[in-house]
Amino acid sequence: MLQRSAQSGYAIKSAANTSMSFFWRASFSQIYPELATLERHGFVTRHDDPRGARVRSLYEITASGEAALLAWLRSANRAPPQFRDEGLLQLYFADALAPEEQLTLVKELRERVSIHREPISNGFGQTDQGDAKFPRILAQLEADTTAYIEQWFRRLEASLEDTCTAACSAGPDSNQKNE
Amino acid sequence: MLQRSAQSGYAIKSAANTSMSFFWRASFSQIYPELATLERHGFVTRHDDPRGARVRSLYEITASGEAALLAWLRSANRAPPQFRDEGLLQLYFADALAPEEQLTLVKELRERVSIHREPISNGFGQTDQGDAKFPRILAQLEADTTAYIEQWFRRLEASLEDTCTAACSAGPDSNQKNE
DNA sequence: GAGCACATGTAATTTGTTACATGATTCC
DNA sequence: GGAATCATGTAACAAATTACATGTGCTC
Repeated sequence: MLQRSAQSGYAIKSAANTSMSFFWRASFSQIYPELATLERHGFVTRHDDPRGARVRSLYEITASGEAALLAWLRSANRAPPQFRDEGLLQLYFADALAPEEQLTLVKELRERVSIHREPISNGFGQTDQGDAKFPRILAQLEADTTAYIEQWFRRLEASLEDTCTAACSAGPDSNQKNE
Repeated sequence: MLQRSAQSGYAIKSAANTSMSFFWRASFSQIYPELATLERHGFVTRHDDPRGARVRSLYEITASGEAALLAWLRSANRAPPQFRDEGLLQLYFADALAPEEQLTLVKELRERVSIHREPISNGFGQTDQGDAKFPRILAQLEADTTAYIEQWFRRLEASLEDTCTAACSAGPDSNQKNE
């Protein structure tokens, strides 16, 4: 993120809260120690840039930091994606619930997805919005998958409302597969 | 899981490895201590059920355990879903790469999704497969979303291959939104 | 002058992974 | 006989969250 513009730890956290939160999260207690570590390793430099009496540290990426960033971008040694969702875990065991309660759960999970579909900002200033292409692509991926899942849940809801005759137990989307 | 059938810690891990891995993961070092804790709290009972000389502990859910399970299934106090994907994080910063490298990354990420689309088993025995409806629904959700994301990446790949003229920078799916 | 956003960190705790250990059974 | 699967745990480590602490600047 420092490669795009020099920033404070607070600004990094703000960006992580908004544009990146779909696929990566970070807290202050991760960011500040990490910036200190990066500085020790020479990947970033820090200098004071107070706003009035309020202290502020601006960090900038170094040449060695840029090299490390590019090496990471090119490496295929990624950690496998992790997805963890207590709501889906509940749904997995929803056979133990009465049909009305099952429907309530599905409705709640669907609404939760809609709430997640808020206006997306890219976490950088207006000036950076134009030249960075991939943050916008990722925002689109989030919007599209979220919309898809919402529709999926809508169909599941409808199929559960039909008190489930013989054919409807395999999930709502099985009849419109793309192959 | 014990509510569906009495099981060993190992069997729970096997199920978690397959059918549930899309939205929840657990390791032996979480499962075994947790079973002990549940037993201390009276939610499950343990009895020895060796296979030959090989020791095995079978756990069964108690009435109090069933009550706790139902209370959890009905509670809306779920932890917010967490998604963490180093691949998407790389893509987010892919503006720093050359166009050919960007395309390579997108290809790798798309292929990774396909690999994930393996035949799905529900993690329970054949006998339980029939009566449990929601595990099948969740498996369908996984298959459908995975297929959707794969197609999304395919379109992104195509749009990046077109050397990106003016209009193609907002993501490949923006022209077929559902609203 | 109240409330919110900006700003920075540490400490404690919780959670999760990886490595370490061991051994029996079953199937090819 | 060898490999894969079944089976159970502990210890060490790594990662992440939550709580704790503090204070300024800006806007309504």
